[in-house]
Amino acid sequence: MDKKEQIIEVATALFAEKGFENTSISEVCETAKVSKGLIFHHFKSKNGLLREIFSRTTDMIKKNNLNHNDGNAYDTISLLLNSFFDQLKRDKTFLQLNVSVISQPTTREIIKDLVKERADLIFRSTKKLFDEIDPINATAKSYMFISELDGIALNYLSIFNDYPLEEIKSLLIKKYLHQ
Amino acid sequence: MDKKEQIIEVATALFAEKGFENTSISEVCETAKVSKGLIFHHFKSKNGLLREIFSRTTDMIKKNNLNHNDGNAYDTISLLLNSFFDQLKRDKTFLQLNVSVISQPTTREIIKDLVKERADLIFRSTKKLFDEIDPINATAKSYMFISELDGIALNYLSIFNDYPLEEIKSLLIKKYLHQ
Amino acid sequence: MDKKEQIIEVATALFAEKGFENTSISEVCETAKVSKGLIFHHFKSKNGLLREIFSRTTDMIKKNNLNHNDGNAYDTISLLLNSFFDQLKRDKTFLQLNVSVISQPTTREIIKDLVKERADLIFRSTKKLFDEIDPINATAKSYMFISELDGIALNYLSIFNDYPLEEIKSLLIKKYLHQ
Amino acid sequence: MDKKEQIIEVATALFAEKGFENTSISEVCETAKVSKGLIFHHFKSKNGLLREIFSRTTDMIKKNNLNHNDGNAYDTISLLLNSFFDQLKRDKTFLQLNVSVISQPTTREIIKDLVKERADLIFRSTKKLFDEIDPINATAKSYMFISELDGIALNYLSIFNDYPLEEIKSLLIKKYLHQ
DNA sequence: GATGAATGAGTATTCATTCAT
DNA sequence: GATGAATGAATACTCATTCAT
Repeated sequence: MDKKEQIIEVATALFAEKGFENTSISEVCETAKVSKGLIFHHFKSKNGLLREIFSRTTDMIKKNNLNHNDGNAYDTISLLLNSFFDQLKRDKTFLQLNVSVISQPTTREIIKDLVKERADLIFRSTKKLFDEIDPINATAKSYMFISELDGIALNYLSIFNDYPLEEIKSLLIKKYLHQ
Repeated sequence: MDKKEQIIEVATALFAEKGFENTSISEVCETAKVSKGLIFHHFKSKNGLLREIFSRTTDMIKKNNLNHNDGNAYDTISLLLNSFFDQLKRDKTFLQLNVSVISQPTTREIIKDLVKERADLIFRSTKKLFDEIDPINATAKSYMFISELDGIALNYLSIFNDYPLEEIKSLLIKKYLHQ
Repeated sequence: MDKKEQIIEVATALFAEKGFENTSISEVCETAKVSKGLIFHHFKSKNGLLREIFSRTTDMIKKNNLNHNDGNAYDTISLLLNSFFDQLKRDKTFLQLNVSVISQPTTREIIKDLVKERADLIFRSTKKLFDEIDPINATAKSYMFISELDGIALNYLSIFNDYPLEEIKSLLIKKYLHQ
Repeated sequence: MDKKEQIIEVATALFAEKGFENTSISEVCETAKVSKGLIFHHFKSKNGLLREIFSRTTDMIKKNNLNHNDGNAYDTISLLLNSFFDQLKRDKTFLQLNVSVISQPTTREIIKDLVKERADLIFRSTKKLFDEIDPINATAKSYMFISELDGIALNYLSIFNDYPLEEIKSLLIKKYLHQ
């Protein structure tokens, strides 16, 4: 019954489904069954709501994907790849929201600093893994690894209807785990 | 002096810079110095204008990137990689337009069929190359190759401010040309 | 000071005077001294506003014309004819609005169901009167009675400049009350 | 292949179906397969086109309904009633166009003079009939007769879905021919 | 915290009309 | 007679935001 959480939940779903720019505050209100005023009371502006959602997603990424500190690098990469491909199949629209918000100039501007924060976070924890495996070229390899995952997500979610996710996963596992 | 071309040129620039949804027809008119009516006379709707622009970009891709039929597969990949990284540095906002239009649900819906057409085109010509090199797993490898390029573009254009493009290029060249 | 009522009042007057299709929302706003948004906040669309107005008119007809349950049929018809001809002289433009809205295909479509509801209402209460007088052919006679009144309204309001309303009224009284 | 006639034919059908205000010149052009310029070449304006159509309808009424000069008054009324009810069933949308154009303030203004001309014409030829039958009250009776027919048309075309046209016709025949 | 009436600038789109060819 | 590119004013409608309650 926490109305603030309810707003965030509904807004996330709607932004994901229809895009940020094409979801009106009115629609969020009707779906979440709250008044217009309340949204501005809690988030100050529509942009504020987006920022809150984006921040929370970063928090979730932290919790889910970057906490595998215990095992060695190979085990961690293995876990990471598995959770990545799992989420890809599970949270399609939600991930699409992240891509679209980041790639569109206007929305990107709104969350600029949050994007940088998240990107740094992801880069650093990836770099740690590759440093452990082989310090030579670890920076470029880390960027390459992140790019590969993002590219896979983009192609799977927005471009191809028959993207062979399983085969791609095998390819990646072979590449990073069976050298 | 062809006003239709002028509209397309201006609209492409504005859509790229500010995003499709955040560019108003009025703005296109003022910049292109034509009347509002003329846009609808030529393109029927704002969506129609986007479709025309997207189509033309596909045509350009055809002409520029997929015409290297003469040499062997390795030469072609080499040319392709070079032209890809060149364009990435040159046409930043323009490529960003393509990513954002494809990844946002609303705009994606408008050009759904054109995305599929372009994706098929790119996949087929990539697959031809990989088939020539090694028919085993050529399909998955093709998808992987395309995903890598798209991921690089996405990371370079929208996520990292200090993306090491040259090192990534070297990595790719090593991977695909010096096996 | 109730702005919603104010909008309805102004819109009714303007629609009557210039026709629904030729009255712009802007004009209604300026005249009623409210913002554009408020009309859509209250009525959802220009069509919604028309429907509200049409509905209210039906309510008014109910109250004014169909409440003569007490006397016998002849008394009721007498009252009804008197109030009909009175209103015809008093509310010219307002009645014209009703005729024009009903007879034009586009506006008619908007209020289709409300027209049927009103027509049924008027028919049933007319039929009750004619049934009381003489059940033979009461249905056809009721339709004829209604048609006569509507035809008189149409001719008086929109066709003839010198329509002899008083003589017509005498003719009707003679026909229906002095048989 | 006379393009002017083709325009008139198409415009009449479209105006009847969708109303004058809701039919755009563009639509007339596309349907009639002529250019925009040609309509303005022939009719000077959209209003001019409406006037031409209205005029021609008056001409048609003259030819069809008012030429029964030969028989006596009763025969003429009989013919007139028959042709009226026939047309009512045949040319529904076309007659609706006439009612809607006359009853809506804006369109009425455009053809004001033509409406008067037609109304006078119809009144005079009706009056001639009633004068022949009984000069007392012939004026009011003529207006009443015209009002009855118009009211029947209005109710049949725009108000009731189950208007009993045949019974109404019988009622009228009994009233005017079997006194 | 919570409501919803009210605003006003902004949006895509329509449309009668003109005019050079 | 005939075309269709071009105009610009007008239209219904949207929407983030404010504010009194």
